[in-house]
Amino acid sequence: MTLAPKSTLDITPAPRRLTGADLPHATVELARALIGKTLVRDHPDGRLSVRLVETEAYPVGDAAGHAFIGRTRRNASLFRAFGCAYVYLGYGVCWLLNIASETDGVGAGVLLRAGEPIEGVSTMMRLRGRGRLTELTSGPGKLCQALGVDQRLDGTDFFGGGELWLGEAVRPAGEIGVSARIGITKAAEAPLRFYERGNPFVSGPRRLSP
DNA sequence: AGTGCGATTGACT
DNA sequence: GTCAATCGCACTA
Repeated sequence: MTLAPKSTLDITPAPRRLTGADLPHATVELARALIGKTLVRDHPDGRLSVRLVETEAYPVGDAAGHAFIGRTRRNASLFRAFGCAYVYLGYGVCWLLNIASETDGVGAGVLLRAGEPIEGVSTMMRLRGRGRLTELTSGPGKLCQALGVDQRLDGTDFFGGGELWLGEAVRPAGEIGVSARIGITKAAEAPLRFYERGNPFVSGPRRLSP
């Protein structure tokens, strides 16, 4: 006997896992290339995934980057191999997720700032304590809370077959906008924020992302 | 041991 | 639009 799928969510095909070879090994290019790709968290309560719509690059030598002061205990993951997750607590309030973007020993990363919910929406709503779709993952702290990402995932490998990984795009990226990064004071003018134009899940007031 | 400071968010005027 | 919450980390002494 064949079981009928309970809902469309049950027949959502799992995206192919990306490997390091699928992405550019350079910080700024990686930040741009990640727009449209799938970010997946295999959570104890089920698969949670989003389509990335906003990133920021923190390249080598960037005064705004956490790696700028040199390797410390907190930022060690940024100095690990391409694909290492760097998770830290921002403002003592929320977790923020990055991916190390250069070779082992070099400190740089891409901050994953926002996504468009794809799988596990009801679980994300519970983890966020919010029911509005556009409030689930439209900011770096919100994204981590919705995906259940915290410091336990710091140092894990996006390409190592773990519970936090990147998948191919479920839909190609649209037009990509570029702007200054949000919430920083040093190197504040550098155009290193990338987002999908017109996407309602991009963080902040809409005027920031024309 | 003490100090200052964020790659933010959500509540409130 | 404004603003407080909150805490680990880096730095100074």
